Amino acid sequence: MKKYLVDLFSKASEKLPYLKEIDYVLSVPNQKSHGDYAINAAMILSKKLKRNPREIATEIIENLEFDKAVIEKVEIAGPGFINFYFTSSYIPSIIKEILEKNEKFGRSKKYAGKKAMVEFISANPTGPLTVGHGRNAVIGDTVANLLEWIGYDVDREYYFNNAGRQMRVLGDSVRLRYLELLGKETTFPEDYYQGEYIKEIAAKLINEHGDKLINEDAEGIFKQTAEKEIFADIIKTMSAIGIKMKNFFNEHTLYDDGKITSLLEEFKKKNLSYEKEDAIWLKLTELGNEQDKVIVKSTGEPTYRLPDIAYHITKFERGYDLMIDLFGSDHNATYPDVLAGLRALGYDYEKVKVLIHQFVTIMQKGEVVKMSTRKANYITLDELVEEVGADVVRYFFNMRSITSHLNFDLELAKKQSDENPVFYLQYAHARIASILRMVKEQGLDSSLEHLELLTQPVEQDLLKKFFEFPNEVLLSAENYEVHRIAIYLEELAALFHRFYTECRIIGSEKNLAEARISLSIATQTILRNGLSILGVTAPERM
RNA sequence: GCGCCCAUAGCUCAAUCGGAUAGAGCAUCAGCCUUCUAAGCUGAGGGUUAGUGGUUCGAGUCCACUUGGGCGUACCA
Repeated sequence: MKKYLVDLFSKASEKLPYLKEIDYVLSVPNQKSHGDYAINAAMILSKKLKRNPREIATEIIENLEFDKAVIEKVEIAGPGFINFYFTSSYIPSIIKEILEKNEKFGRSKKYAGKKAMVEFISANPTGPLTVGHGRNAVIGDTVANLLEWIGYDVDREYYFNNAGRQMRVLGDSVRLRYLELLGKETTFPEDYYQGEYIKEIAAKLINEHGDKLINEDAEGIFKQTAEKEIFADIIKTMSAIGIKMKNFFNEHTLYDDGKITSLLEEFKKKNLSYEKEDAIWLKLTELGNEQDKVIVKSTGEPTYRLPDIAYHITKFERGYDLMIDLFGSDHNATYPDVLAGLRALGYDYEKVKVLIHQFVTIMQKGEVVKMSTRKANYITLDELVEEVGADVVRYFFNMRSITSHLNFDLELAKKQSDENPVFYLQYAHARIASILRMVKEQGLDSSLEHLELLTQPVEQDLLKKFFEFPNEVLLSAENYEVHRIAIYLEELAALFHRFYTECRIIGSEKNLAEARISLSIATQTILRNGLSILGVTAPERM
């Protein structure tokens, strides 16, 4: 429907050039009495042309060459909206398109040939993934799915750092637990990693090596084993919620390749850095940021900024047209430095899109749980998946705008898992599957012959909803708004449940029954496609 | 202090780049299964969109200020 109108208007703009000069919006009115689609062009033009909007609207309508078999009526309403009403015989034609495209319905080729990378999770291997990482993981994977749906060739990448102070402390934490388990006298510092998993790794080392390691230092086998074990755990957790990375990028390789050194020299050569108090500073103030920042400490070790910039350069070198970085809000101060660095070196930093999602607040027994890997005060993503299942976890993190703080009451999530909206969607899908099994036994089949019989209000509402799906996918993907899909699917499922209650298939006249079967299949197809974007399963039975 | 994000029904959240009468779920109340899955459907109650001012045909949405919250503001990542 929308496409039909867009074509109509672009044709009309040949005769009315002023239509080309404005960004009008075609939208579905939230009031049924305002038609199937409305356009605000006349109101926008009114200011520009200094004419009465209703008068302009009349002129526009006179120049629209529409087919009476498609559009039933056009009217001017309110302050100057033009409302379009489609014919009830045109609307069901969407079913043919859905059945034909099947699992491809909703996909587009708008960005075909472009390469995108989504970098997400990127947690250093110092402990298990927490619920906080879960939000990042799910959103990142879904954004990647969405980009694939609009034509991008997408890579998923995990960036990590297995060097530095954090990791030294990790290794030493394991070492101390190891000694402790062997009955040695030790004191375990408060700011070391307190989690149980450290003890498990230490126990594993005792199993394999007995007490032969008591004189090893923290940086060796302790750190390496810790990293290996923790990563294995992280990958297991990711796969439990259906996430598969194409690539794990180790920060350390940037040093080995000499990329850090050459970047440092380039900054120097371009006079973008200077030395002060034995450290090297980047002239960020000259690049428009608040203050200069250290890129190499007085100890000679780079800060995270240098490798981060070098890392992004590798993304450019790998030829991505779009680079998504997904961070939690605790990183919101770091990315402007990286972007400024890239800009200074002449990279098209607008290809880098930084998404910041707000935190997940965990409520337990009515209190906020402060999450900290160091203090072992966290709920792991694994525990969450075990409690409520992967589908609920994926849906939960996908159903809300990333800018909103997420309030997660654990008790409530467990208790109400049966009432979670994800079941509402899955139930609609399973219900259709069940209907299809049933009608088959009755010897009925789907048919496109008499779609014009779908005239009930709820049938028409459902059909109109179908039209919106491709555009909804496009908008969600271009704006990185995963939650729009969830909301759309809930509305679609609600319409189907209403249809199910009001209209029967078995027992209806044959032509009508077969048209309704087609309607059901089309609904099921969109539900399945939408759920697959969100990474949620579409069950045949519940 | 400064920067980013947020404030919408009792609770958790929506609201199509500024659109027409602000919507869902949960919770509460009242109904609907001898025929395709009741994890469903129908109806009711519930709102000064935190506050004040501004911009315009039109503001939950944009701007300014105020209040209240989250995250930052490192020679940690």
